[in-house]
Amino acid sequence: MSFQDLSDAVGIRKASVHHHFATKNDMVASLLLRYLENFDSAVDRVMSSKVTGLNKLDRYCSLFLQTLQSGEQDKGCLCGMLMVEMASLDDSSLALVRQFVRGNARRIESIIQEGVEDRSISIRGSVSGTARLMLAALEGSLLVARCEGGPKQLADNIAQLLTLLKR
Amino acid sequence: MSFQDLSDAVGIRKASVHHHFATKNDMVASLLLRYLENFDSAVDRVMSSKVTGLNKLDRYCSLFLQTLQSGEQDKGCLCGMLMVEMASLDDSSLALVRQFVRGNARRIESIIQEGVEDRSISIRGSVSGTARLMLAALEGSLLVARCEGGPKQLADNIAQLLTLLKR
DNA sequence: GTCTATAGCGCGATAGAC
DNA sequence: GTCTATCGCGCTATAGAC
Repeated sequence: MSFQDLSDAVGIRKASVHHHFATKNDMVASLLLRYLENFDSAVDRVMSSKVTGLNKLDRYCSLFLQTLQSGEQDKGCLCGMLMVEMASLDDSSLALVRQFVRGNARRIESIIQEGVEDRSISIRGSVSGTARLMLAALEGSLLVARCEGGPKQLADNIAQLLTLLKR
Repeated sequence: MSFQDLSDAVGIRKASVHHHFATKNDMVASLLLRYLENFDSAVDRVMSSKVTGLNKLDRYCSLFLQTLQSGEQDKGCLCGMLMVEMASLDDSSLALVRQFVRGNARRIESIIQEGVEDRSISIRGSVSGTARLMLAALEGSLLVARCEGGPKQLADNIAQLLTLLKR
């Protein structure tokens, strides 16, 4: 994503984009902030639904599937993509990516905990370890599916992942 | 990775690099080819060891841990990194990345199958589905660990992953 | 096989008019 | 807030001498 890309997308000149985002990092950080807000509120909706923990986890996973299926071409998780370019990321953007990781790990943890309590989920090992693995598996599955297998592959991976946690 | 980077690394001028790799894609494809060869022979060594399937799987996972720990700074899986930049990859490089995915999925499948037969591994769902999830989880764990948690986090994720498959 | 030199491009960023 | 114009940089790639 370059200033030119955004310029083309919104129909104003490249230099005009700098009025809204002074530097590239401002642009990336703003994009990240919006991404995190949107994702967080989607997770909020999942977590406030009145279903079992396992079903919530399923819905949470579907957010990743929706990401891949939305837009005209294969879209990835913004944070997953930026993790690769970590070395060339500014501190503020890096902090937001880390916030995504920590925040989602914690929220998956809550969902799993719920599932353990309502007996829809049974885990091996710790709740937090399972949650962190879950997040990594989702990010990895999205990454791999984008280059081999597509949405169907991602859906299969999610189903397999949930199978491992089903009571 | 640019021609300049390689130039600096090997101590010849940037233009001279073009004598060895005519285009950028040649360079990336050659790098990929060598990476695949090295990784494949490392996997060969794992698969020919005389241990249980679960232990082989553990050793296979350690290859990813070694990747992260080798070199002076956090190194990722070359294929995992390139998956993000898929859109700007040439056909020949893309084919190699896909080959990595398919090949490793198949080899993990063999290991798991062995583990099922020697009763060191117990799976839920299909062997191939479990294998593909495993690969994605490893790629994702490496990706996430590089930006949050480091080698320890990756080791934890691997341990958790193996716990799910232990008999 | 390595070198100097340079072409050509896209990028991030700035200046200044409107 | 958008525009034109331009700077400076790093990149891929090529030409041609040694």
